[in-house]
Amino acid sequence: MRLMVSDRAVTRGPLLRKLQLCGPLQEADEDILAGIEASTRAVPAGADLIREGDRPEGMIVITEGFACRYKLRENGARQIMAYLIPGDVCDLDASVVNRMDHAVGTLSACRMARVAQDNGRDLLRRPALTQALQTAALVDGATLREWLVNIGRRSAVERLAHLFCELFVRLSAVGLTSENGYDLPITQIDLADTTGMTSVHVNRSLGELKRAGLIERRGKRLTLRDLPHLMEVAEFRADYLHPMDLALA
Amino acid sequence: MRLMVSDRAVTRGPLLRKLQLCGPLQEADEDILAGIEASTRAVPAGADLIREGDRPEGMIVITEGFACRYKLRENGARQIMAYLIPGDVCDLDASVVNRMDHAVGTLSACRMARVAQDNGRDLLRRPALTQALQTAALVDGATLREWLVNIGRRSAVERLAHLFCELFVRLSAVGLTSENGYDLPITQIDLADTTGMTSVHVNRSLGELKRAGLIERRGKRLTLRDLPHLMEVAEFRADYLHPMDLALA
DNA sequence: CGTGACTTTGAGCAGATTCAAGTCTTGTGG
DNA sequence: CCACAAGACTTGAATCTGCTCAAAGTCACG
Repeated sequence: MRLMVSDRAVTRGPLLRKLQLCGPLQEADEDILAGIEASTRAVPAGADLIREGDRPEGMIVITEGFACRYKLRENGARQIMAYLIPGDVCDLDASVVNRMDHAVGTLSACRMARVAQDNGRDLLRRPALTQALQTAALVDGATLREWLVNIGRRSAVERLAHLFCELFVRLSAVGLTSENGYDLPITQIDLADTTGMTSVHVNRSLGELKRAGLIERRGKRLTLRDLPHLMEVAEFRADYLHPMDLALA
Repeated sequence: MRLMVSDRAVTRGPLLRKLQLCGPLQEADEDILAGIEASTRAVPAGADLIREGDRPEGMIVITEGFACRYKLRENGARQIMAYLIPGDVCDLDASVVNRMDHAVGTLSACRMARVAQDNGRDLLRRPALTQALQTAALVDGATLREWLVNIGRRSAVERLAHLFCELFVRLSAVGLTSENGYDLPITQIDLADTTGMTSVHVNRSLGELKRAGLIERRGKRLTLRDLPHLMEVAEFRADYLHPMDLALA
């Protein structure tokens, strides 16, 4: 029995980990989630999962890699509006939405599971799951608001610092950080389209953070050399990311 | 009978008007909404309705004036994250949220109704109302995403143009526009905190729009002198604001 | 080991900010 | 109904942050 629990813990995927933080689940709920994560498919980097104007079908769960919500302007400029990282659920609203006002695409190679419309409805028939998903959506909304502040009222360096802090917290929640760092499998162009800057300026600002001894990047690995100081620079307060703090249990 | 219907139409307030656009309501639903709007109280400009960190109680409906969601940085910089205009409902999530991650305050003198927690739950017991409120929340989310694009990827002039187009559509929906214009009872400082700029730069950019013959402002009244051209400048597509388009009926 | 995508760096420029002063509005009390 | 005060708007000049354009360097992958 002990072993089984331990076994469960070891193999639990990001979706399960994340939703457990969003509310208390029953064992049956957890089995459902584990089932969803069991069958994933690979998607290459730079692929669109949903295009603007589509009618979404069912719900998508990311289990590996980075995806994003984004919009394009006519001149080709892109604004990324959210990162979808392992454990994140996309388009829970599928059942209500007629037409996507934005696209969803991968930033790196990903693994994902699709939950068909009907199975999705089954999920929503389980109160604890519904509650957890709703809480997760609440956190997504709070994150979007924080991004608006980030772009609207912070300097280039501060924006990057804030983003890196946010990702550290989010990735920690699903066990994807180690030793003050994590894999950030995206380009400086992606960072630019996230923070409303140019890739050139992202490059210089990253240089500043590096020279200040706050971060280090080798390959895809990002190390936060001085997290407390980085958080101070970014004026980062993690409250908005904590489901149990934000939402009632 | 005809007269009654007409009477109903004449006196219907912004809340009712807005939610009717968000989904088909029964007569009983409409009576409930009309009841909510019947007793409002006045709030002066610059007052906080909800403070960051508060546990929200019930739900707020704006019936007159402009309010907003906002956050402050430690240095005093403010970022406005949403406008609440007549008919808008604030903190529908009240029943789930433990702690507000942002504040809500008035930009102009307002009239508003508060719906207590319990009465709010009564609302949610009516499926058509729940559905309409959910659709309204969906539009709010889409609007927030559009604002991120606005600040992240549009120039100063484009940002203002886009905001003015958005407000024209939203105010039209509740009958608050006339002759290509509307009352915009907020300061250039508020516009700056909305668009991520300085009030000085807002002033100069407004001048540009005025010189281009696109807008005119006298007192609180804003006139859109050439809406088609303004929409073109802003690359404005109203899709994201149309509930019936965005959400399934 | 070559090719394409990404990163890095430089130089010049443009958009936006800051600071500051002056003007206009608006609301209030006398 | 006027005068005043406070806040909001306008404008100029100097500065700075971030952008554009361009070229060279690096890395990963076939």
